Amino acid sequence: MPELPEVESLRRILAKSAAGRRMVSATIRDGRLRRAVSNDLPATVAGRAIQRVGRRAKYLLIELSGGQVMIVHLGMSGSLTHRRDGFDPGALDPRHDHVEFVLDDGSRLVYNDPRRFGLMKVVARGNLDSTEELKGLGPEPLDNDFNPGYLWQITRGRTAAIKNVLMDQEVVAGVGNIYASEILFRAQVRPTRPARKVTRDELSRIVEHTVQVLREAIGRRGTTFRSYRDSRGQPGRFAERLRVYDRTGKPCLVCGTAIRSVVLAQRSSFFCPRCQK
DNA sequence: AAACATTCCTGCACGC
DNA sequence: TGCGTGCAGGAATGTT
Repeated sequence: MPELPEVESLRRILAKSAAGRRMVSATIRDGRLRRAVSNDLPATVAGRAIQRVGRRAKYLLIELSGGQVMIVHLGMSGSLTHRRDGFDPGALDPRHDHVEFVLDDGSRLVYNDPRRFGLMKVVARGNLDSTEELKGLGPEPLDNDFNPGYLWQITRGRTAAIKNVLMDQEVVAGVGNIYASEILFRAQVRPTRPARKVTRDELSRIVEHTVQVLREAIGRRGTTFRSYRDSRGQPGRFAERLRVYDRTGKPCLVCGTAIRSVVLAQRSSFFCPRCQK
């Protein structure tokens, strides 16, 4: 899924395969994403070189020559694939190839998004941090400023379930539904616990396992739950490492107790009633 | 056919 | 009262 590990995997692949290339042209086939893709986008990016590929939270940042940055968000179901002759789009439906960029070596960068919850826009590099999508984001979970002291301070006085707080992009940027369940299982904290009641020790474990889970997921190029594909068209291999997500009724891999599910903020959440307090 | 990986917006409740 | 914040719910949409 397009949570942080998926976007980071995409960033790493594109940093190798697309950085240094020049965009020859861009075509918008269907620009009706969460917000419509600007009709100016093709003209803005045409002729510019891809200098670097960055990431902030779940946003991919394609840095272009001329001081422009193209921001790409994959929403629920988006993918960006780098295709050359012989590329097999696999499970991707060509009907949802909405935007296409042709690079100077003849390869193509194709944005595919069946549900069209994604986002694609170009901003000046100097305005990046103050742009609408990025300005309110909390610290990166893999940076040092996401630490137990910070999380302690943030959670005091908050009555919402700890899982919802962990998924709040203003608290920490990039943890989505699947990884939140996995992190809390490893930290042995129930997703339903009011954030203010989570102890210092538990918050330390949550930070520790956030880093561990995200690192491991990045190493396996993300999780494929249904249809996610990386930029080479391959599914992510973290799915086989999931310990609670989508395992309702199945035995806990630690203690054998049946995994339970509960809906929090309209998102399905999974936990072991014995291992998680 | 009910569920769903994403974010954004609204409106209510509460506290100062 | 008025303001800010926290929180829940709903919406956007197409696929399986």
